[in-house]
Amino acid sequence: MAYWLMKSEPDAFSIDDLASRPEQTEHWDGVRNYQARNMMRDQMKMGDRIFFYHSGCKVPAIVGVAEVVKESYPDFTAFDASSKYYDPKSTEENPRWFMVDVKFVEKFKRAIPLKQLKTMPELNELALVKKGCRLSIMPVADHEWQAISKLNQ
DNA sequence: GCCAACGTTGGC
DNA sequence: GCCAACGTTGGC
Repeated sequence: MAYWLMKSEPDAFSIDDLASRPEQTEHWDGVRNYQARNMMRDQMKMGDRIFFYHSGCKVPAIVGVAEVVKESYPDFTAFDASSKYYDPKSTEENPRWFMVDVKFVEKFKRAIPLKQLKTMPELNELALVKKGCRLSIMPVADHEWQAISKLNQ
């Protein structure tokens, strides 16, 4: 089983939104970055665990955990001309963008702010804390997952 | 709201 | 295939 971190702007889609969805499950649409797409399409597997991260907000933070419940399939919002994620270069015959379904697992009692993550030597190699990291989906190493999970006790 | 960092686009 | 211009991300 692998570990991941996925960013979302809480104004657009927060962990509370995920928790209140039917089956507490939602498709992760709108990824329009090739690196992030490749990870979703090629590497994310059923049961993989995901840190849910809130970005672009007052206190950027890891706020909880989700899991992969459906492996990659075409992101249909790319086919929809009325969607803000519409991409005419992605077609049903030859889809360019993919998504997975994720299910709510838990919300942390206390969110773990980016500021705190940056102080942890165990996380020096985590892409999230590196300068200028704009990846919206990134792998999390086992030891990084454990170190962060410990803060939720 | 600012701005640095980065990805993408497109001219050459 | 290089690189300048541009758009976007995301922390602050």
